[in-house]
Amino acid sequence: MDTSIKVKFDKIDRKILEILQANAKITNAQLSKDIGLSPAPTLERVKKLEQSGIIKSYHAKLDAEKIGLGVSTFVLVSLIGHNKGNIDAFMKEINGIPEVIECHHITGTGDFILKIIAKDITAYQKLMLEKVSEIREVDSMQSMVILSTFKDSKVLPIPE
Amino acid sequence: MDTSIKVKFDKIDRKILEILQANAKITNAQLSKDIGLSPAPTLERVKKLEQSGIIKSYHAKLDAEKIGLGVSTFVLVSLIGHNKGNIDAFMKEINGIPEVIECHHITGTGDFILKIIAKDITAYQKLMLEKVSEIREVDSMQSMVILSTFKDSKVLPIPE
DNA sequence: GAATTTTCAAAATTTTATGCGGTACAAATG
DNA sequence: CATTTGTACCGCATAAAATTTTGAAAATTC
Repeated sequence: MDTSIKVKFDKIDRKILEILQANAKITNAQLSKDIGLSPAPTLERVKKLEQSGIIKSYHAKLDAEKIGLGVSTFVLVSLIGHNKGNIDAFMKEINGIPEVIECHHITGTGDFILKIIAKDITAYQKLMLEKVSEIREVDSMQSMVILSTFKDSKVLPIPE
Repeated sequence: MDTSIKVKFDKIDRKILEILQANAKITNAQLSKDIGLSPAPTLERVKKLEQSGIIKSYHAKLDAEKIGLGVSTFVLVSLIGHNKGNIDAFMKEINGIPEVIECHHITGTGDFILKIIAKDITAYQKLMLEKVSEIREVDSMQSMVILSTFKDSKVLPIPE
């Protein structure tokens, strides 16, 4: 299974991708002006980028504070075993917890790093005690509370 | 300065936010059906959510592999000093590196955690040696390479 | 309980997306 | 070297969607 299917795209496509990453709500007319094409071929290119899977989806970014989410953390998690069964079981549990918004398998001392978001410290503690540490496969955890976020870019640096 | 400006929103607004986080490209007509209102008040609510800053922006999510970005990492960074001047200088440098897509100030042993994305290990190494570790304020760094990502949700769990 | 404000729906208008020839250019072929 | 073939583009026509307007209903306030 090749998960790194490279799809060809040129300079114009790259520009489209940069613009849509930064602002998905731009109209096709404006986008076409920005890249120097007429609307028809512009739209065609966007559709192709969507169909090829280069563009996976479109999302609204919310202000976490304003919707009452005051606590964000990274959590390093070690599992009791590293076999596939354990990892699958862990993943399944994690997928059921909406407060865990990211879960990555990583190298190094910990096995996984999670990004978690909660209302406040109380809610976070409750979540950790009652949900995360209850997962059978979890051995140890180490929390890093985010004090402030200086950069949270939704724009990936597209290589040449 | 109050960074946690709470803005009122009801159950319908919450539903709108959930839908737009998962799929920003939904038409207003479809959104209005999903939430059980007619198009006009639906659009009005969305505009209000945008103006109040609850919805900050809209972004296209790309497939990192397909655009040739094969290596993602988290990096724990310790600074040589923790005074404001140092932190500001560090932030300024970080903002100029597009491969650093996230930068958070955190509690714990490290001072900062970065999320970095690069073409491959070679490009990553070059980036770290020539850009990140060259920043004067950086003391030590610890990289955690992402082997695979199991969850990367763009939907925040909105509290009651 | 009357007045005010807010929320909503329906219809009209404006804006935007989309599909359709037709053309120019480039690479491949005879 | 001419011809073919294919691709990418443009401009226009049409369809779809967003947005505004108007006025009614519901909730809130006094």
